Amino acid sequence: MSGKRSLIRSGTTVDQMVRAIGDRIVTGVLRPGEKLDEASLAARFEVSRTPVREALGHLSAMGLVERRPNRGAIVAVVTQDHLASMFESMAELEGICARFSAERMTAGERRALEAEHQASARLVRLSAEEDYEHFNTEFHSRLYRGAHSTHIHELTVTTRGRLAPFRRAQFRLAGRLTKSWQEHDEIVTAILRGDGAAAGKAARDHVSIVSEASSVFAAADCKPLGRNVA
Amino acid sequence: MSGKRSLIRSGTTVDQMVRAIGDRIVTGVLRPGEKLDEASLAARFEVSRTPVREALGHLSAMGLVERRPNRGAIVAVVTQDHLASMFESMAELEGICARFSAERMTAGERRALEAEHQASARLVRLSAEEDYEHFNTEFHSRLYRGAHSTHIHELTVTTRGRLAPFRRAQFRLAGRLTKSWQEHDEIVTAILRGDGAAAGKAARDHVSIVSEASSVFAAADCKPLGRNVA
DNA sequence: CGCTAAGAAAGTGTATGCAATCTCCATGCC
DNA sequence: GGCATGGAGATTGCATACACTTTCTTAGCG
Repeated sequence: MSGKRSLIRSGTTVDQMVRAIGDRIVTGVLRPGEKLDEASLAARFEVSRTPVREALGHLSAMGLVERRPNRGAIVAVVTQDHLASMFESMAELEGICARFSAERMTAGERRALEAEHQASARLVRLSAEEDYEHFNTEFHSRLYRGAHSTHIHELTVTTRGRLAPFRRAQFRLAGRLTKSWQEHDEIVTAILRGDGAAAGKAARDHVSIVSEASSVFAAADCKPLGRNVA
Repeated sequence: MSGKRSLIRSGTTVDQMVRAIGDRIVTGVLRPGEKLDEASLAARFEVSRTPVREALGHLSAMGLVERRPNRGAIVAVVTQDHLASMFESMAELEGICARFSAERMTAGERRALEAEHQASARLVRLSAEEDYEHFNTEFHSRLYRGAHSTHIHELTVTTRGRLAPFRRAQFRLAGRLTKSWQEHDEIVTAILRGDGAAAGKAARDHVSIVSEASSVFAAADCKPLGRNVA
């Protein structure tokens, strides 16, 4: 799109760069290991190198790109091991959030969680994948907030964001919605019981299953990913 | 430029700025909420605004400063709640690392952990606080590495770094060394037994205790944070 | 023919200048 | 007298220019 950049307007130029480059990375337009030339990117988006540099800094902090001093930046190479490690962390973090939620959620939060969860059963029956995905995000967010721990919340949201590119295929799997709901149900039940240990375990298992599905996808998707890194 | 900056040499200018400004924040020279003027900082360190800006970006990603678009940066305000939340996260993360270590450490890693731990007993007897602090860092690093999970390792190291400013006083407390060693001993024993649950609990408790000591200090230190340090 | 080394090209890191935005204060109006 | 509005100063955001580092090429030597 060689058009002027008023089309992408919103926020500062740096934010636009972060989103633009970040999107290209997570969608696979820019492949792992690919060199990110500041001048080229600047020309590509019709801005100067300054905001590009800053954006690369942000992306580096987000773990999407790697920066070597004086040697430029490349799209972060996520090995199968590291990906597994991230899912593992995610499972643990979700487990912690669920456990804390079971112990700390207010009555109102519990009510809302239960209500939303029950409402989502309808989406499952309708196989409304889009809507369920949206609900799913909100469901997990409730768990993160319910933990009443700002830092755990941060860690979890960040990790979840970093995993986003590798989750997009999970709902393609047949029967995923029903299974997901059942797992949610187990978590909710445990939380309402105030059983932290059970909630934690259920949440960990929930992520683990998603992880397996996604890993398969990632493996199939990443392999042909060109000549690994040259 | 007047004076040459070969005096501060080491790494890139940005890294120096990150360290310099970061140090001033964690040592209290720059107080929470204080405005961080780019021009002033640049003048203060005799560099241009560019590396200062980039450094502020890094520090923002590290959570040490907050940045408002077009409105400058301020030293991050860490509330007592958020601090507690960070320690809580740290306890959980350490717990996970210890649990995984118990389950995954290689024979060599276990040997090394045990050996170093036993060696550190000498430092306790000598009350060699400096040396023990150094060993302590290494001890925990072993646990993080022993978890064999790169992302957990990352999360843990990052969180530990963010907490660093609030831990400095912990060893001033009398008898802290002996207590620390005993807690380490419990963790090591559990790991060598391969008892993940026990190792995790011991590690969580270990951090919790440090947390209480540090929180007390933080509370006492932050309030009157007048012009000490200057 | 292979290896070392010097130089050129490319690219990152830093400095400076300009434009846009925000803050604050003063002036005018209600 | 209080509040809104406009403008000047200050500060951030972006662009451009320069310096230093790395790397690839090529010429010279063993």
